[in-house]
Amino acid sequence: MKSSTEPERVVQSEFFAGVTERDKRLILRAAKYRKIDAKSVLFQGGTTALHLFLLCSGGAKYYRMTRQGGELLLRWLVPGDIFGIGAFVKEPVSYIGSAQATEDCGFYVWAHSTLRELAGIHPQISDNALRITLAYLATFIERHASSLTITAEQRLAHTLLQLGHQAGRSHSLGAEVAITNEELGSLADVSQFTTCRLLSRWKKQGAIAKLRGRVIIQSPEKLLVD
Amino acid sequence: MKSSTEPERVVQSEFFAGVTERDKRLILRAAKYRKIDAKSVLFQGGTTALHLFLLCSGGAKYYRMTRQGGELLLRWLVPGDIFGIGAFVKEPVSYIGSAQATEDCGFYVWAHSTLRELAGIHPQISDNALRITLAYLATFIERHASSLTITAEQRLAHTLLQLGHQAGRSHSLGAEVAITNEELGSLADVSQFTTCRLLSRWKKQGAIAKLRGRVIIQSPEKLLVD
DNA sequence: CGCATTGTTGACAAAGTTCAATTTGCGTGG
DNA sequence: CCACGCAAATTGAACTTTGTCAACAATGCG
Repeated sequence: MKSSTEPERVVQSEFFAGVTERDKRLILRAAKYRKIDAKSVLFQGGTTALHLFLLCSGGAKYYRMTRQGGELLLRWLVPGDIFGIGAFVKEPVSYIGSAQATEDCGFYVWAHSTLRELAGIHPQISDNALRITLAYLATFIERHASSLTITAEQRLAHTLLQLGHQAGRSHSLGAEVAITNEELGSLADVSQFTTCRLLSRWKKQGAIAKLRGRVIIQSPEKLLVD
Repeated sequence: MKSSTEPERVVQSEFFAGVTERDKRLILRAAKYRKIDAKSVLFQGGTTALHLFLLCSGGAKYYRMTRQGGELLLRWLVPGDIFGIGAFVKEPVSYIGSAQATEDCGFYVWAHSTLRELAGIHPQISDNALRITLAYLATFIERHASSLTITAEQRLAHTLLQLGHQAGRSHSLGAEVAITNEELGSLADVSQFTTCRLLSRWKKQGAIAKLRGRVIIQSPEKLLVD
């Protein structure tokens, strides 16, 4: 398990791929640094994307409301992730989803106009934005395909393992992920009830440990069923 | 129903949004024009994206193979659509899916290196590529959400109506879409059997007419159930 | 300590999928 | 031009994985 620190994840962000250290500093200096509390909403889906965000510390969820009032999680944001990519284009489009902090967060923000200037000077970041968006698209297509072809159990296991990699904090017993059953289930497209049942079984088998609002992955190999 | 001709759809492509007529011509001149027969495969998903395509005439499908050997349709490509957007980034990534002509096609192709030069000269097309990719992402997220929240019938109706708009050819009885039940079902995430049953019902109700390999939408309003 | 949030469990329902068997339509080649 | 053969469409019946609902328990924050 590669356990990089949060500041490391920021400078190693895909957003800065191929950018010199000097330019990174210039780009970051053009941003504003902000802190928000857990549960704060950064923006609502459907509103105009006027800002690009780079998460530095903490965690957030990217989600959409369903017609029935539930929330469908689109992505579990971790330090180094950018979101609000719609702010990159000349005529801003809408945010696709809403973003809400799941923990206290620190992040950089660029306003649309600032970003356009930067993109003119450092075309590489435009390139990176497109590459990241394509990766988001590929991830989502994979997720959709999974929901049609594999079982709830396989999906949940994959999702949990991936979260362990991305968002896992090192812990004496394994990788700890701060997420509720319901959120985890939503990310895997599994109901909270099925999620609960599967987690219980894995706990009984010693693969994971459960605390309220967090999962500790003890034996990842026990989750691989493929 | 806006029934634009195929050449119109090409020059009005989102890919050229905000580009002067003069520059459009320069960009198109840098491409090669190619023709292929129905059923030809343009590229396979997973291979390196070395070319960007702009469909001019005919039709194609963008799809992924599932582990079980079926094909999951990702998008029904129509004249004016670009695909192979991975060829836009500096270090090319993989095609997310495969593309296959469903009819005889004409299209423009740009090689990666050519495209990079053009993007340097006309930054607007990079911007357009990002905007289009974001739109693809939004569409896909919407589709995924639909598959979790609305019924097969509603999904199929939406998909069919949208296809009528995008890919509908004017016909004495209504808009004609050249697609099989199985393909239509795959686009809506509905099995071919359910698709067949729903289409039969709609036919009985006079909403559509069916021919082998094509659907004619006679009364779109009869499909709106919301 | 109290209360909201999160988690747990069982019984039940149902929308679609799957499978198998046919039928129909259409291009093609003799 | 007709007959052949494949691809597409049809239909019925049985099945099954998950989701839904309701009621309750436990956790931990303030």
